[in-house]
Amino acid sequence: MDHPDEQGSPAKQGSPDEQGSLLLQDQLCFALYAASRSVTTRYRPLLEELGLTYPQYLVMLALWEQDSVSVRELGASLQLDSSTLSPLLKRLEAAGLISRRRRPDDERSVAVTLTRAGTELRERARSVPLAIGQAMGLTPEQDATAKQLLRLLTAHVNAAGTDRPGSS
Amino acid sequence: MDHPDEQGSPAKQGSPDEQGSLLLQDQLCFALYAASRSVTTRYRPLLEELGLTYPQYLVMLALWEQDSVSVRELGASLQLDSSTLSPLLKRLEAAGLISRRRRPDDERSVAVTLTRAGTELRERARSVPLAIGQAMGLTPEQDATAKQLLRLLTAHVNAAGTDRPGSS
DNA sequence: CCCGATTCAGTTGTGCACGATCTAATCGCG
DNA sequence: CGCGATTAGATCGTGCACAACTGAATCGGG
Repeated sequence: MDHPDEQGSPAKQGSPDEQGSLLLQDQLCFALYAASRSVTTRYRPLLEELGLTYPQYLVMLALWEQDSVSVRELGASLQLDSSTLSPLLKRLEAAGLISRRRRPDDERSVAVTLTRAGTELRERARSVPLAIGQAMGLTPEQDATAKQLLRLLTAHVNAAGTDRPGSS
Repeated sequence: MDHPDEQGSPAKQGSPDEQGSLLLQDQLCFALYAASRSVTTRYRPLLEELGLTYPQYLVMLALWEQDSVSVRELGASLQLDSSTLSPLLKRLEAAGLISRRRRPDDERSVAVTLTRAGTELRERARSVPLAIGQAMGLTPEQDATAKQLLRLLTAHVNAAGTDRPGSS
């Protein structure tokens, strides 16, 4: 029976409170940064077969969930702003997966819509999450715990960064 | 707002339905990606006072831990390769924080060394991890759990990616 | 009806990431 | 000793991220 200890916990004695440490390996931020890059690298060959990059894949996930949304709504889902999304969407449009047109009722807004090819790509993408899940090798409980902690962390960090105006 | 089964399904084993889901919010990879960007964004204003970007800060952490290492060794610590580190180090050198010179005993290798300014910057950086730790708002237990899970995940993913299927 | 403020998407500039490729130095084996 | 293989670092091209800015469309108050 495997224990999640295979990386080994090399007895970090002497540092009960790592919060103020300047050691690279003590930093949660570095674990996060390294994990995120590892995962996107692992996705790369799978997504290459679909002609997508990793952020493009996330955009497609959002569109498969809800089609015909504005750039702004996409940005809210993915926590990205237009300066990242605009060129990305332009590439997806060039690839024939989406189309963009101004909303008749509000010309400021651009509706992002799946093309037939974009809709059909979903079937080919179905196997991707499972393959990644297996590569991650976490138990369902660990997976759920990780997601929960990451969401909690993100919520806290965003709340701290989005300094509430009006209350001091 | 209609958000489907987020944590409503108690059946975790037996039917890992979430593992094969294409819903954005079910994806651990997205939680990871969003958390990582949130954290670096939170770091930005703090590091700006030190004249560092987030990856530059990680390089400095590594150097404060062990000075005078090769580009390759830095890359091993940070899991970055020379195509990322070379320009980054060039900017740190231009900022006067490090110096680079070829090793006399092996002219292929470049020793990265802290300058006086680079060494002294450490004191100004001492308060950064604690400030971030507070913004993350995790208990020490949650922090430790998150680090453990992220390291485990990274190890698995890297092992799966490095895996050369020498089928014979 | 006009004008200032706001909203939305896009553009620009800087700095990562990373695959592919290059060059030079070093190693290894006959 | 010679020469192919390996290693270290740098360079190039593509594609994110994100701050700062532009410009058009819309809204709101007088």
